[in-house]
Amino acid sequence: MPEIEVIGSEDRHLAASTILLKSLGGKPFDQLMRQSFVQAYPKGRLIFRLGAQPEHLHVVLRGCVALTGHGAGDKSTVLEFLEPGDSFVLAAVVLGRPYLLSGCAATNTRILHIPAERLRGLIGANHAFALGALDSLALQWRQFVSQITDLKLKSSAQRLGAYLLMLGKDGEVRLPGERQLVAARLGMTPESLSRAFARLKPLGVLGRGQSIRIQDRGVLQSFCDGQEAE
Amino acid sequence: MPEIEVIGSEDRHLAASTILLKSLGGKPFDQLMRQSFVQAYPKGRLIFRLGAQPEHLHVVLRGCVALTGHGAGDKSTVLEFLEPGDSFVLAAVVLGRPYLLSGCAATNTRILHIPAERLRGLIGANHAFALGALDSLALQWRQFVSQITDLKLKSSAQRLGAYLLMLGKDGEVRLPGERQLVAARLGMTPESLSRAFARLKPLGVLGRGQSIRIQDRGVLQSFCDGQEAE
DNA sequence: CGGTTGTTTGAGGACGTTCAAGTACTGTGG
DNA sequence: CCACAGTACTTGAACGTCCTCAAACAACCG
Repeated sequence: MPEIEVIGSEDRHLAASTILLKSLGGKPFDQLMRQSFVQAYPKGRLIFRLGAQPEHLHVVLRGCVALTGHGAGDKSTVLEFLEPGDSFVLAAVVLGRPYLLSGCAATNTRILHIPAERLRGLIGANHAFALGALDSLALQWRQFVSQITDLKLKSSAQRLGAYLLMLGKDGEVRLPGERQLVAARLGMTPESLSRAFARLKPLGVLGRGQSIRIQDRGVLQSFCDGQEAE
Repeated sequence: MPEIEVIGSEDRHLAASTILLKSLGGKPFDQLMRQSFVQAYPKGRLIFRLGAQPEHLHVVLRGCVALTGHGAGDKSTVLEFLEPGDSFVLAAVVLGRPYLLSGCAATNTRILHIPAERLRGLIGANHAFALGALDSLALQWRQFVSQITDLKLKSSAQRLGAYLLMLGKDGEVRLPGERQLVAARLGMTPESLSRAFARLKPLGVLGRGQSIRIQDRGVLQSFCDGQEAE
């Protein structure tokens, strides 16, 4: 079982800089932290399960979490990776409805757990905080919009390219998780992801494992947006 | 050009019952309505364009609007249909960022236009209203989650079935728009949609044109969730 | 009534999956 | 440090689903 840990000062700093929580002043923030706790999950461990009633809002402090959806049979997929500073299941907490997704540790992680009841109360009581929640949700909303249009309109290689461009600050990109999980995030099998990487190699997408290098963003961009240049 | 119309009492009632606006008290609501206007768009007319800065928040009063995304070349798709009572582009208005989507009248429509500036101000000033906006966005967030999992995990026929089940109160379902648009919403071509309907016919999905009848929801449900029963 | 548009049906092909095998990692215990 | 097992990733071949293209059919609107 994952152990419960104390909230370190590093944790506090990260949490305080979150889109969601930074709108909260010093005092209510401190109070909320006193009611919260940190838990570590090893890679692969389930954090919360689809269908369950939300008891906590989660904030990633370290590592990476995969939001996973389930379908027919034992099939499952990844909706999004969450990195340090991201909060999740906000929609379920706000509405007080069961999760539509599961959360799974994509790497070893430290997760901040904020009691859902407290959080709902705070949203109702603190206007600034409600606005923070609104921003946080609106940003995720837009991410999903991009993902849906990519799924419907782009080929597998184009989706991969667009995803790498989204991740990368400059030329150097780090995949958030293992390739199977990235494949699921992009709506394809690991085999197809491998072939998509192969098709992108001539366009200057190099590297192995988790770290990828994009030689020319412009070339890749035009491949993903425009016609498929051979 | 679409003509500007007065806000009738019927319009007011519908707007007041919206998830977004019902949290607004009588007085601020009246004031907001005085600053808003109604515009009619004929079928096919563009309501707002991707990339533009949001000037209004829209609420569907009559007819149906398709949120459309654009991709490589001249390709485009439908993210969601919006029916009377639905508001849209809330995320763009909240964040003050350009639209990620276009809006297109799927039928003849009447749309309420609320100035974005006013609305942003109201969200900042009125706590209850901010909560309404949060709920509205959280609901759409969950819709998108379902759509993404369906796109990644279900076959075309299963997606159609799940969509029909989502639309339908009881046995009788009305498609929100023409079949090409429904096909785009489901992430397939009109030809594939036609074939998907053909594959669902043995399962008790009957009807022509816009109105569909589902004989047995249970049968259809198990087809969409579980293994593909022939 | 003809013209336009939307829907269906058919044949062929492309993309992605599945299944299977082979290769490269990662971590563990000797 | 190396051998080894277990896992992840790649590569290949066959298959299936969905798309594309083309034509026939139906519906709508002047």
